[in-house]
Amino acid sequence: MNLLTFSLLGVFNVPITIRDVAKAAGVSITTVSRALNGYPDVSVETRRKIVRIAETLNYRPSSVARSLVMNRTRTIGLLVSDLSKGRTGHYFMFQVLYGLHDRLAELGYDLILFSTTSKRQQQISYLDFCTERRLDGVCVMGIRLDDPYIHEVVDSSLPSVVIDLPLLSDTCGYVMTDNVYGARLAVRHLLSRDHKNIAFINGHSQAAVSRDRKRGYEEALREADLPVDESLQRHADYTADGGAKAFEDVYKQNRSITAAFFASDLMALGALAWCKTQGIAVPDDVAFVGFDDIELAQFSSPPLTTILQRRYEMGVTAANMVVAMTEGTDTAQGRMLAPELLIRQST
Amino acid sequence: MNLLTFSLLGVFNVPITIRDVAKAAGVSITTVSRALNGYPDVSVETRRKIVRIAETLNYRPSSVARSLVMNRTRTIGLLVSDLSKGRTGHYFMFQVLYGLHDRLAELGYDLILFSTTSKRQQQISYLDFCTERRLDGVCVMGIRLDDPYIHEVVDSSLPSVVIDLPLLSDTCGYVMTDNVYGARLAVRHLLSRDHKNIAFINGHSQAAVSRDRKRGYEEALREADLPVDESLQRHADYTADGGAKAFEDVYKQNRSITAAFFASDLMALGALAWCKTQGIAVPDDVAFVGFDDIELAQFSSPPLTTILQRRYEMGVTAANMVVAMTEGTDTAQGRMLAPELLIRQST
DNA sequence: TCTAATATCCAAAACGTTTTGGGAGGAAAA
DNA sequence: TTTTCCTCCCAAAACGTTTTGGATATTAGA
Repeated sequence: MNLLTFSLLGVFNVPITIRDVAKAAGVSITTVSRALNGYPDVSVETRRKIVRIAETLNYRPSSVARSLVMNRTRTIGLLVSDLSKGRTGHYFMFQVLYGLHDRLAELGYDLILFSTTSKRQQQISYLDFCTERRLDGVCVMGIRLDDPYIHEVVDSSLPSVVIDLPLLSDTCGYVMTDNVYGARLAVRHLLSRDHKNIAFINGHSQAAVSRDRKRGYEEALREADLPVDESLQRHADYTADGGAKAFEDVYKQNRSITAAFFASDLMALGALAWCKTQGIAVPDDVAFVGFDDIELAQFSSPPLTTILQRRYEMGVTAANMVVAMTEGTDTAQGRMLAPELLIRQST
Repeated sequence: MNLLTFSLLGVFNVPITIRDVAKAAGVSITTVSRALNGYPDVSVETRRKIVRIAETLNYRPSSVARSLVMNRTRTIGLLVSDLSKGRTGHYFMFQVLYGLHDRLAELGYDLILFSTTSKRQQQISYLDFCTERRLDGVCVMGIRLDDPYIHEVVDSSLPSVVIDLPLLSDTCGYVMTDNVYGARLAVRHLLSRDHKNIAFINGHSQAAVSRDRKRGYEEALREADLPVDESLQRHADYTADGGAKAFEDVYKQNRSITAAFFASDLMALGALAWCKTQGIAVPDDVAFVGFDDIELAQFSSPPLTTILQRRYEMGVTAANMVVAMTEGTDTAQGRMLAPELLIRQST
């Protein structure tokens, strides 16, 4: 009997079920379930016997059966918007993902990935995907302000947390860096170095973070009673290439600038490379401040002054929030994480 | 009735079941199932009616119930080994992840993430996780040769694909770049530029890719009848910092070197930054070749000559392989992807 | 007209759990 | 002695699907 079971497992890969354990222990499946789940109405010896047998049979309860009956999957979806855009944003997203996954695992939840760009998601909406998989909650990352489906998630009764977009409802919280403050930190730092003509290379305008960073940039200038000159600002796309092109443009149009604030390190590093080719010295001719603190920022030459975003903690916070909402221990809320100025040699 | 259903859905978030559809259409749940799944034994009018009602009720079949009865989840696990190590490897892993996810979605599979370092995985083994979730297959990435649990996955009957580690069994395939060839390309290129003393900064020795790249480096030297000098080789950890330190060491010990081959772009970029601080000119004093072609490689100064790895395609290939094994349409096999030499200005 | 074939449908079982609502037996309380 | 109360256990229902094995009309063939 035992031999049969084992050989079945080995050859046909049929997993051991609770029934097998019950049979081997000579008890009902009810008792096995209650014994393994720590209910008090099981005698000590019975419980020990069941646990031992479950271990020797290597019994693993099917989470899919459990999900069905308990009506919750202990699974959180991560909706990544521009997973397919390929290159940009990885530096940011990977660490958020890591924090999110780490904390979710700690809380006993699994993470399932889906993106807006995959062929499947173009036929079935985000929300439909979530209900089909009976997800307990969802985190959204990299979404744009003009995404047509974003409100479907926000308005649904499924607990959700949006990263880098301040959307708040009964069932939808958010977590983001205080980008206004971060941009102010950057520009104030440049002002303290006596720069007056400060260019701003922003990311694409359909990101909430872009708007906030622009606001911070302008507020810092106004604080110092300096004019806000739109001709010193450019929109790029958060890529190194785009940053280089945008900086080239603003620099050629306006030779009086002595500093530039970039809405991402990647764009700053791209511009830095361009400066090298043109013989423009950083920070002597023009000072650079980036945003994000990606790993390579400290290894550029000169090392890049930048605004640190706590990416890992954003993920952890998102995990905590979505689980709290799922379990009903807390309501939806927005959370701002403080950025930090890292002064290196590009200023 | 319809109104009641809708309000229940809205307020209590109780998903519509097949029973609701059946009741609304006045047929049995069997017929609903068969109608929606395209079986032929449903009349045209009945099918149309059912489809219409399913749509208006916004019915989404529960994939967990379906998984239970069909005994397959259409879910693939991605086991990432050093997700928690934080920084290194993202540049590589994110794109593999993207290719994997993209192709899996196309094939109708979902991707669930788990890592060896999360607290949960330290109590329950990889394989136990897979059987609990009843995964149909698993891909493994970033694992080290000395990982104690790797054979648990390889030897199990669960279809698996390992990335960057040539492990082959009945149920375990692999996909990797031809690292030996890639390293040979790199070193041959340096040799063609008349370099004779070529340093090699490798990653940690417990990665299969490190061993292969070392082999390619040495083979290329032997091809050119040059001696293999162990004192020109160093092991680092694939980080920018480690690359810089290792290069500093080998350079100071051996001033005669005129070129260096790095087992990753990140290490090369770290060393490049160190060279700047020391006034060492690249490529005039020493030529650099990296490995990977991460985005920033083209934006360093000078832009980095490197070996391109087809990361996205590795993910796509892994997806194809694991699904083929899962569905029994193909057996386990190993696949090597060809790398490519990108000549830029660091050589 | 009767039979055979076909088209259309359905009841019930099954998947592997958890949970509900007891039941049996023994000990304590009356 | 009877009643009450634990302690320990279990049968059955439920979760939402798919699939099996017919059943019932309807149509075609004889």
